[in-house]
Order: sequence, then C-alpha cells, then structure tokens
Amino acid sequence: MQSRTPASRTGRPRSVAADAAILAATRAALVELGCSKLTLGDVATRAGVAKTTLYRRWAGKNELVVDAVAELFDELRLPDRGSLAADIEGVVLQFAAILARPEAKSGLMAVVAESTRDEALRERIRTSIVDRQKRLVLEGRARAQARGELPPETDPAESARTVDLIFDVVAGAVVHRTLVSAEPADEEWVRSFTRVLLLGLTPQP
Amino acid sequence: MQSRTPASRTGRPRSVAADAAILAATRAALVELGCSKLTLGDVATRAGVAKTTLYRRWAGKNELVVDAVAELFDELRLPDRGSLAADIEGVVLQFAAILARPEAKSGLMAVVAESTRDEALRERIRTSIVDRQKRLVLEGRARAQARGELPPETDPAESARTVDLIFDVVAGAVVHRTLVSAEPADEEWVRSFTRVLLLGLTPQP
Amino acid sequence: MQSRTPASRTGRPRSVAADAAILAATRAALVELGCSKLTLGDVATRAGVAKTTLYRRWAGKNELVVDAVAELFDELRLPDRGSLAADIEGVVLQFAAILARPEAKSGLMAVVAESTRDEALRERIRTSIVDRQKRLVLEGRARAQARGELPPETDPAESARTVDLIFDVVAGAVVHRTLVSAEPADEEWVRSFTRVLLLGLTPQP
Amino acid sequence: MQSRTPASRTGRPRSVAADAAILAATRAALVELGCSKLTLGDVATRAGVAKTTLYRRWAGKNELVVDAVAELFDELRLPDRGSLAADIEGVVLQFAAILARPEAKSGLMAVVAESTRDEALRERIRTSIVDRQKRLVLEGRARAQARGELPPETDPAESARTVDLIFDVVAGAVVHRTLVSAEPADEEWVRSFTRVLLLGLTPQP
DNA sequence: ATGTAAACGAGACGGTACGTCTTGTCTTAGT
DNA sequence: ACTAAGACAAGACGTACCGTCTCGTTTACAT
Repeated sequence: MQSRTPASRTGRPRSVAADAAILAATRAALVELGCSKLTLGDVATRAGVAKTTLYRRWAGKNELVVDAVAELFDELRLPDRGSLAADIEGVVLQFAAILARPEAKSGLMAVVAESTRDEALRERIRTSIVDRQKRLVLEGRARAQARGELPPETDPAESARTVDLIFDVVAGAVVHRTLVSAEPADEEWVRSFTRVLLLGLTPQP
Repeated sequence: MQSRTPASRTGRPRSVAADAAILAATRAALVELGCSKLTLGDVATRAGVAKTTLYRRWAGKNELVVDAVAELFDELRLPDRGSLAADIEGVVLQFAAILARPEAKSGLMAVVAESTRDEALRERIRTSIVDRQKRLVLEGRARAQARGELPPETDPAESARTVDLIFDVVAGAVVHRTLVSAEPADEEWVRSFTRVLLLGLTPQP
Repeated sequence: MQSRTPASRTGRPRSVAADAAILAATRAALVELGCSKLTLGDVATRAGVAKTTLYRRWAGKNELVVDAVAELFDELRLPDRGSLAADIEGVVLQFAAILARPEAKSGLMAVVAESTRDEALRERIRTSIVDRQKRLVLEGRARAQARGELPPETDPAESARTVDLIFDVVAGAVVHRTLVSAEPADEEWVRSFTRVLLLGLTPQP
Repeated sequence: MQSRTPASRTGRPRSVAADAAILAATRAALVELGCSKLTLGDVATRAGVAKTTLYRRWAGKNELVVDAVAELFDELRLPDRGSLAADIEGVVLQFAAILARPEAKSGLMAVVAESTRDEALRERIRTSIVDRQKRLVLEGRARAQARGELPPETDPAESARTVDLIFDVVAGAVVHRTLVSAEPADEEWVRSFTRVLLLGLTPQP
C-alpha cells in the first residue's frame, strides 16, 4: 500500500494486520472528525498502534488519507444494464453514493487541496485513485462499441483525450453537485446529466 | 465583507484599511504557504495588524479564506464574442485562468473540503462565490436567446434546474481538469469541452 | 528568579503567581518522581500552567530544578551558639537536614551531574546556590574572630582560598556522607567531623 | 561484572569480548555525550552489538554506567612516598586526575543522583566503587602505623568510623572542588587540603 | 475640553497536536 | 542458546498555533 520495499531480510517483519487496522481507523476518524481535525495520534490510538508505527509506514497525514480513501473507490463496478445510457447512469450513481459518504467527502477534497502544492501527493492521488478508475470509462466504451452504440476508435491519441475529457466532466460534475452545490446526485439528476453527456458525445446524423 | 453591523455608534470605528490589508495578506500567504500551512498569526503580521483585530472580524481561518478567494472570482466578465459557443469559451477560459492562480487553487479546495462538515461555511461559500457567478450563466443564456441561438424559457423550475446542471458541469469539469488531472485548461481543451456541452444542451441543430 | 528583564512595556504582563506555583510544583515532582523521571509536562500540569509558560521562563529542566532547589538553601541561618565549634555544628546540622529532604537530594546531584557538560548551568548553580551560602562561612569566621577564637585576617587572597577550602570540605563531606555513604549526618557524626575540621584549621590550642 | 552466573551449560556461550567492548563504548559515549544524553541504542551500535545483548546483561543505563565508571577507579594505587602526608597527597592527586576525566565526572554524579531513589543502585555503587577504594585508606593507615606516624588501633568500632569519616571528607572535598567549585584539584590545593586533614586527625601533644 | 467606549498593538495565557526520540520488549532469521 | 537487525507500544520531548485574555494606547463621537 504505502509500498516501501526496503528489501530488509533481517529484523522483525512489519505487522501485516497493522496496515488494515490503520486504514480502517483512518476512515473512522474521517467520519467522526473530518480530515482537518483528524490527528495521527488519534488514528494510532484507534488502530491500537503506536504513533511511530504509523510514521514508519506513511510520510504524513495526506498520504495516509489518500490510501484510506482510495480503497473506497475500488468498490466501483461497471454494471451491465443493457445500454450505454443505463450503464453510465449506473456507474455515476455508484460514484455519487461513495462521494456521499463522509469519509470520502472530507478526505478526498482535503488531499486534492493539499496536492495543489505537493507534486508527489498529486501523483499519488492520480495513481491510487484517478487512473485506477479510468478503467470504468474504457470498459464502458468497449462494451458500447461491442453493442454498436459507438463507432470503433480510429485515432488513439484522440481517443485518450476523449477518455480524459469524459472523466473530467463526469467526476467534476458529480463532485461539484455533491460537495459545492450540496444537492444529492439522485436518480433524477443523474438522468439529466447522462442525457446531456451522451448527446454531447454522440452527434446525431 | 465579513458582515457584522454591530450598530455601535460610539467607540473607535474599525479601520477600513485593515480589511483590505488583511485579505491581501491572506492571498499572499496562500500563494507562499498554501491554505493548510497558513496561520492567522502570520496573516496578522503580514497585514501589520494584531491577531485580535483579525479575530474580531472573522470567525476563523476558513471564513477569512473564503472572503479572500471570493474577491478573485468577481473579476469574471461575460465577453460578447458574437456566438454562444464563443461566449462560453471566453468565460471558461477566464475561469480557468483564475483557477490556475495558486491562491485560488489552494484556498478554494481547502474551504470546500472543510465545508463538508460545516453547514455555515458551505452557505458562506455558496453566497460569496458560487451563486454570485451563476449570473454568468443567466446572462449568457439571455444573450443567446436574444440572438435566437436558444429558445425562450417555458418552465421556470426546469429552467433553474438546467442552470444548476450547467454550472455543476462547467465548474466541476474545469476544477477537475485543473486540480485533479493537473492538466492546463487551455484553448484546445476548452474548445473540445464547449463542443460537448453545447451539443448536449441543444439537441440536433 | 529566572531573571529575564525583557524591558517590554507592552503586552500582557507575566503572571507573578505562576513562578511560585511552578517552583513549588517542581519540588513536589522531585519528591514524588525524582529528577530523572520528572517531566516538564507534569510540572506544568501540577502548577496549573501550560507547558509553553514554563518554556517561556526557563530554558529547560535543569535550570528549573536549580531554581527550585536554590530556594531550599535560603533557609540556612548561622545560629549563635556561643562558640565556633557549636556554631559550625549547628549550621552543618541544618545543611544536613536540607540535604536529607528528597527534593534536595535528587535535584542537587542531578544538576551537578549535568553541569559537568554545561558551563552556563554550572555558573547558574554557583550563583544561585553555592556562592549564596558562602556567606555562612564568612559570618561564622567574623563572629569567631570577634570572640577571639580565630586571629584576624592578614592576607586577603589567602583568606579567600581558605573560605573556598572550608566550603569544599564541609559541603563535600556532608554530601558524600548523605548521598554516597547514605548514612545520616546526625549529631554524633557532625561532632566528629567538626572536631577534625577545627583541629585542622586551628593548629594547637 | 554485571554478575549473572546463569550456570547454563547448553547453547551458544556469551561473547566474552562483548562485555569489554560495551563498557568501552559506554565510556566513549560518556565522553562525547554525557550521561543524560547517552542512549543504550547508541552504546549498542558503538560496541557493534545488538540492543538485546545489552539488556540481557545489564538492567538499564544506570547499572551499565556504574560498571563502566567503576573500572576507572581500579587504577588507583597507594604510592609509597615515604611519609603519610606525601602518601595522602599522592593518592588524592590520582583521585583528582580520574575525576577530571569527563567520563568519570558525568557518569559518577549522574548515578549518584539516581541512587538517591534506588536502593539497589546505591548498593551497587557502594560495592563496585566506594568500598573497593576504602582499601586505600586502610593501607595508608597501616603503612603510617608501621612507620610510627600513627598509633595502633585500639577500638575496632571507632576505627571503622574513622575510616568512613576520612573517606567522606577526602572523596567529598575532591568531588566538590572538582565538580561544584569547578576549580582544579592541583598540587597546591591538595597540599593545603592534606595539611588540614592531617592536623585534624593527629592532635598535637 | 472632557468623558466614554470601542478598537488597536502587543504579547502572555491554557491547550492541543506535531513529528522525533528513547525505552524496554518482541519477533524474525542466522550462527 | 545465543546473536544482529529491526519492528513494536509507550510516552516525553521541545515547538508551533490555536483562540482567549489582559494590558496600555489611540481614535472617534457626545457631551
């Protein structure tokens, strides 16, 4: 997770149970306190672990929160609902459901804010969270192409740009709706949003 | 600004110069330190003001940062470039330019993160920043309707919902592109994004 | 006490009550925990004071303990028991009684140990404790000379050397008896010691 | 040294070289860092030994330092300079020379300070350091009696008390001179001190 | 002119968390 | 059984900010 492979053969090995306990404790603290009031000492206590153990494995609060939040998004699955529109609606609803959880809300935005001044953190967020979920866009497009709903790709560079654009629009809109407008991204909203998105992407003949 | 009208007639009046100095100092500190490392003591020093003065006017760091960042977005103007597409591209580019500034980046996301656990703060953000800029969407639509590019409104409720949706999509996409994907929202990207948005909003030309 | 005269006119003045509370708390902690297990956090808690207040006034544990212990020795008085021998016995007994108190025992030796590597600390000990009590030797000699038990001084340099020697012998012997040999410096021992000392200082009666 | 006779026959025997290396490393650390800043982890590293090995042989820092310092005092020898006064001066000078070494200074006072709250430690100090050196007083007296400079003993109890008193006076005075007054116990001072001591012990007829 | 009242700067206050360090124990693999 | 290596729980370290307070001073309006 925090991926240090010190190649050390000797000495007592790191407790494997501790990692999971720490990440779970981090999420619990995010729920109760939010990211800014979360303290590493408190997380350590909740996890039944010493502060040193925590600092040995993560560089600081931000890195820890990224890992704790990243696990949440790994639950996302692309459902097969029979049509591209239905598939998109399904995955956007799942995404909105995760973002509605307090540990995701508070943690995600806070580390994004920090990442504006920390290149390494930004890279970690991209690797652990963003790029991991782009698979959903790729899977969705492939499935739609198999169904004949979308034409096959021709230009690979253009294709990659489109994936990025879709991801920015989808993730950005859901996040803004949920966190800034503070309105629920419910079925009705998702249906409106999906309609606009699909129309924008599939020009009529 | 921080809006307390204590109706006090007597006593020494608050220094009007201090407000501006404090907000400018806050932005300078945001640029140099980022929101999380910004301290009120430091802001007070930079503004040549005592900490007490600061606390007398703002409840805390978050409120101060909201006010300091809000001023940045008041620069936004809807340009008249002759077509709806060009108008949108113009205002989105302006928005992207503001978001590219470090004081906006760091400050905005941080207070949004905090606002997930603080209803009053969320309200302040909406009042001072978000709702103030929805005027751009309204102006743009009115101008497009005057040009005949868009049909006039029929259902007022539906109309309000559409404004909100557009705002979530535009603001969300630009923020995600800029802060999460960390790619520039340059002319090329803005043109692609605007094409998708307009196609999505105006079914078959 | 810790003597910082920052000459600052402005700002909130330092609490005068805090000093006494801190020194008393330090002595209480010395009694209960000893010097090595005494922590500044604990002293602050006992004194009902924040740790920062403590660090604002003293550089560290050693300086604090010196001041706390120094106050103990200010109780010493030279009794007038009619003869030089009786006077010495009286003051040595008092000295032994103070050294028998756990706060003096533990604190004094610990700071002396530290002072072997800290010139400033050694100077502070000498100023606050040692030199302050040399007055007893001077008073005692003056009184003995007034009684005719000792001849008047002739060589001032020699006189100063003798005062230092007496002080090293008296303080050293009592400390060694009390702390290293861990035997009580009771009346019998004090009588034996005083006999040796006086014989050594006043060749043949 | 640290006196464990585990009587164990089986298993890998303890490295005999380790003991010497550890005590030497301890003295080196005392010189460089002083007793309070000395850490067992550092001593282990210096000695090329694991911390576990160290804890298996000594109960803690204090015991280790006592053993490391005790070896220093075993160098003391009673020189035969022809007269009691000269013999005393010789041994006191040796004692002062050892006390002038930083590993002795810092270590000795620190463990004495600790011993005020630790009966077992006090006993260890007495056994390993103090009582071992009382031999010097006994030898010196015997030699002086053989020379006819001192009368033979009559009362054994009184004799033991006198040895203790002499030891407290000599050790105490030298320690106080060296560590508290921080003046060198040089030849001149030793001569003055010895004169007072001998006069005190050998009343003129 | 003189109160009166609030804002001002300065900085001390009681707290809380920081990230590091040391302690003494434990767990591995190697000798 | 012993070793070296190093992870572990515990807890103190000294620092930095927090938000509050207590000063003495300044500035404005209302007498």
